[in-house]
Amino acid sequence: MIRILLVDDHEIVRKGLQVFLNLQEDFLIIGEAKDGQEAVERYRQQKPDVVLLDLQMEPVDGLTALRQIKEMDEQAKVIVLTSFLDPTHVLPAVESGAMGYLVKTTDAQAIALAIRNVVVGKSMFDAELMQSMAKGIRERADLQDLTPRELDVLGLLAKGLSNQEIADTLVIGIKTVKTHVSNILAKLGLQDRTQAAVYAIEHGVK
Amino acid sequence: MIRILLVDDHEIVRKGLQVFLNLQEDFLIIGEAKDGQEAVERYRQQKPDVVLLDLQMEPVDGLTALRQIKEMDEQAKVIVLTSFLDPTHVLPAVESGAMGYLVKTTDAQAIALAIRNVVVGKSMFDAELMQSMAKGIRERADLQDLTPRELDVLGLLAKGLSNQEIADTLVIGIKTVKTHVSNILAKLGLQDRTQAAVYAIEHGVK
DNA sequence: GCTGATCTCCACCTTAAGGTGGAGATCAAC
DNA sequence: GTTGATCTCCACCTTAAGGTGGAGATCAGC
Repeated sequence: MIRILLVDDHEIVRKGLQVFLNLQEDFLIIGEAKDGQEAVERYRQQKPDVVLLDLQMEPVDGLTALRQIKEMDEQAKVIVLTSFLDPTHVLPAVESGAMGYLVKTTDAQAIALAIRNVVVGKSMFDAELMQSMAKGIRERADLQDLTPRELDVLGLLAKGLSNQEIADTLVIGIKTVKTHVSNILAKLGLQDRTQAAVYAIEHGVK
Repeated sequence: MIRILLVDDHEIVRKGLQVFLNLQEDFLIIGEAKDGQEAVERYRQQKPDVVLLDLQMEPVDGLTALRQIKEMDEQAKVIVLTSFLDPTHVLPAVESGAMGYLVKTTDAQAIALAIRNVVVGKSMFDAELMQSMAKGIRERADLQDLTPRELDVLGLLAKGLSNQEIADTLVIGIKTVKTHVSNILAKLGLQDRTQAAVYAIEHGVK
């Protein structure tokens, strides 16, 4: 039997998964959790074979839970099951050790298949996902060209601050800020700060 | 019997709702749909008493479906059941005639209650929702101060276009664009175009 | 010790942005 | 027919933004 832990903040989704997965003879739902903290506790207590994990939860989100579970048990097999297909959400999850990543529109058969694969050590990633990944990695590469300080500046810029305000916030000179902004624009291949702000928001720079 | 149509692009969610709602003796699920177009067709064929409608769907979204259903049947009783709590999604739904608006974290009992209320003509809105509405209406008011043309300009501005590029796109003079931008900033109480871009993105201006 | 990356700051310059204060045209509403 | 809103355009001005081409300091890695 494959022992499964369900983690999702929507009761409806948990019940839906229950019904579906229980139809499989070799699956056993051993627990449910409705946020990240609960998920980590249940994992510790019950050591499931697989965790189906949503990302968007309150107060502790799925990514945090994933990292804590992995810290506790290097071998933990976690499948992320979420609505977000964008690289901003996918990449951190994969980097944190998710063995699978499925979107919620996936049908039940595919979810069952993913669970069986992950249990025997094979990763399972959504097909659509792979397409968006190529683009995502490329865009991500641009962001990684930025130095920590440039990311600071970009984050403030994306909140609508002027160069002077950024300088005051970071306690540096406005000339320095201008240098950083120029470098950011050059590295990202953008023309002005408005484009940089749009870029930053779309890529989740904080 | 209360005859119900379920509309959600997630098979899991539909099954979860099925299980839950079927436990209620006076409920009957008469159909499912996985996008807006299907929803409208099923509504036409089956005339359910209540529609439980998700917003985020491909290719035809829930809002479009809601409007088409309302056009077809003024008396249609539709409950929006979604993950989005922000005014950007809520207000258009309410304006389009949704009789209820629930977030997916709502437990099954509350959903059942909402369905019963809506059937007899009482609106049901999420409690959390009401709190965010006050703020939402205020922010929305700002956006509604903008003329259609100003919204055009704001949308392009939020894509990172310069005044000259906006002028070329709209086939007007750059002076005119500057006038519009100045008016936008004044109406929204912002200092510069970068803040306007951030504002536009956060408020879903397209 | 040297090299490369990073962070800081500077001067000089050009240009885009934005404020102020207009004006004419259109069009719907009263 | 007048009024108000909207869209269009203009001149004039100030300032913020951004490019170019520097420079010194620090620090990690070889």
